[in-house]
Amino acid sequence: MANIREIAKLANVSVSTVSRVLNKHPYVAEEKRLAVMQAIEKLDYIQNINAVHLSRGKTKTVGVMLPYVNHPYFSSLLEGIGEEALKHEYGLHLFQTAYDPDKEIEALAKMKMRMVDGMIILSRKSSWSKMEEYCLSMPAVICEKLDHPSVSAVFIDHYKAFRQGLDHLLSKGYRRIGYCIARRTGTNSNLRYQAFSEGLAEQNIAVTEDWIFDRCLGIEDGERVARQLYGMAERPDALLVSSDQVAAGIIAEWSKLGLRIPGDLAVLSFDNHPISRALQITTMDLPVNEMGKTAFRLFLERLTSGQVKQMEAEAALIERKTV
Amino acid sequence: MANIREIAKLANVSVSTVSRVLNKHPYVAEEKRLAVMQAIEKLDYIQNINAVHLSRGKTKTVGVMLPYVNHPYFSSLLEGIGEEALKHEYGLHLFQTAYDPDKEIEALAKMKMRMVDGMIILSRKSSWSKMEEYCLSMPAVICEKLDHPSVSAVFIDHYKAFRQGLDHLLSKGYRRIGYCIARRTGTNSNLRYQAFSEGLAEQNIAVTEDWIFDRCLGIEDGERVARQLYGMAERPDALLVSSDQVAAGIIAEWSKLGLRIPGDLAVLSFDNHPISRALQITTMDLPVNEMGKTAFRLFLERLTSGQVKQMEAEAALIERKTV
DNA sequence: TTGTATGCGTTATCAG
DNA sequence: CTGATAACGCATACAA
Repeated sequence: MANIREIAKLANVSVSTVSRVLNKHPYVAEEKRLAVMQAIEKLDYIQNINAVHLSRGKTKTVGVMLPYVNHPYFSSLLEGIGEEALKHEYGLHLFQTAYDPDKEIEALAKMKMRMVDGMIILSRKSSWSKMEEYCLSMPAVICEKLDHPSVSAVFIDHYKAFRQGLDHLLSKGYRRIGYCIARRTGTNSNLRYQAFSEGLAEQNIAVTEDWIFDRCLGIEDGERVARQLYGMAERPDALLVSSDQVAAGIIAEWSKLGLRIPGDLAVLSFDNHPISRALQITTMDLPVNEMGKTAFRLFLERLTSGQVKQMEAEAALIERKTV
Repeated sequence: MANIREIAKLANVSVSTVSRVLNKHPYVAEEKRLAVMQAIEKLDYIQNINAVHLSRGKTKTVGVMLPYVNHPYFSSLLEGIGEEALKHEYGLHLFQTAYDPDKEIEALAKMKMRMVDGMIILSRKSSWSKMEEYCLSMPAVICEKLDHPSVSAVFIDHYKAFRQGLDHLLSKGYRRIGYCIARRTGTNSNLRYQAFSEGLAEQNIAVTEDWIFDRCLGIEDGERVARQLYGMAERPDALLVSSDQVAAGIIAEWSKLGLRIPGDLAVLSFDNHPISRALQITTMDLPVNEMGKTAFRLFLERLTSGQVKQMEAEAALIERKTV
């Protein structure tokens, strides 16, 4: 494997000159540039990027920490980040954690070894206190409402969004309301519970804990919920569902059971992914791809100008046929 | 930023000793090991992974080239690769290309700079002749039926799978058959066309080019196809659809138009993603997550023992209600 | 079991 | 415009 020194020798110039043509510096004689190019060609020279990283002290790479990639919410976010990163000639290093706190910390530790120039955290399970030291060691962007003076964030206000969904159900006359969510814990989950209970309280309605379903991630979880619901003596008349996928599962299974939507059960979900339009699901639009792009831009801004920003992305109700 | 030398000085040992404890070598006195650990603690030392990469000549990272991540087929594949990579303590560097040949070549070039120890190619647009030199420069795995003596592969035999789907439609009496596919070109697309035309030829049925729809990737494309179909004077009575997502879009739109499945149109798709079960779509199961895991294992095997393997993954018909 | 010296392949500074 | 040389931070062969 030829290196810069051999190129220099063959081209009869110094290594600095070779480095200069490699990096397209100005001020190098056309004649020498050509000689270098020829030597590169002749020796099949390929730059060793690891040496560049070491020498420069940066990698032009951003690390992305996320639980799963096989989920429309995360893959849309990731797609947005990827598009923007590519545009700015940044690489993408993936850290998939499956919400395992140990893996999360391992990922953060790897990144701290200068493997990346900064990080974007899509979702997490670990407590912020355990993560903080890592997030402060480099530019960090997080996709949740985290109010920290040196961590940028782009987020949906899930209190507001959930409340908006709930209020829509209430305005349509539904009173026996439950919801489906991915996890019990986590910033966003807490916010949603709060929105839910406060919204009901204002109407003097008590929360029915049995109508709160967790571990709802994909279509199959929706199917499970529908069957659970079916077996209940006291059923809700409406459900907020934190993901279109889950809503699709509920609706599919529900109609197999011979029940009607929204007659027997109204469903309002979140994401506005294509599946919700296909199935005519009333949903809250979440601009996820755009959030991904914003996340990358925030990272870049933080890296180059040091600026920290918190940006809220707006959710919007899309009325269709399930409420 | 403390480095190994400062640690050595503070701990009163040599840099080699520090390196040894860092790498958990045997044969280092417990006493010195402790001294080193303390120094590390005291100076907040973090290893610089880029220096390690340069020195070792490898990165414990695999590069994954793919067009999109926001698509169940690719994200499942990616998820499988990620799980297996994590298990073997390998990192994952993503190269998203959007099927742009220039970006594909750029990605391959980056990888060749020793950014990764090997690559896994999920799908591509570039011709093999343009990619070959890169794929031979390091262990490479490709997810298609590519018969090359030094490139490992894991693939569905799309000729066989498509043919199996087609034969099922034929056996059920359908004769006016069309299909939906992502792209016109590419190894897999060609294989499918071949399976399609040969399968029909055996029954003395001519191919109707108007019933072949390309650029079908997501639900929205399925909706588009359904509307196109609706406006046709001569309609097919059955459709092979290369992705469950697209099938879901077709079925959703089709029923909005007041037509029946399979009465007015039979649909047989591919993937067996959760959406197909929810909508009771007859589909060919493709073990995509498992293929991802296999892809990583093949990469590792190639890296450590030099072995090249071609592995076929089997598709299987899942009969439900749309045929 | 430990230390010395050298290599890994670039970039960057500074003098010319 | 060009070249010599010192970083960058770590791993490792070899000697002790």
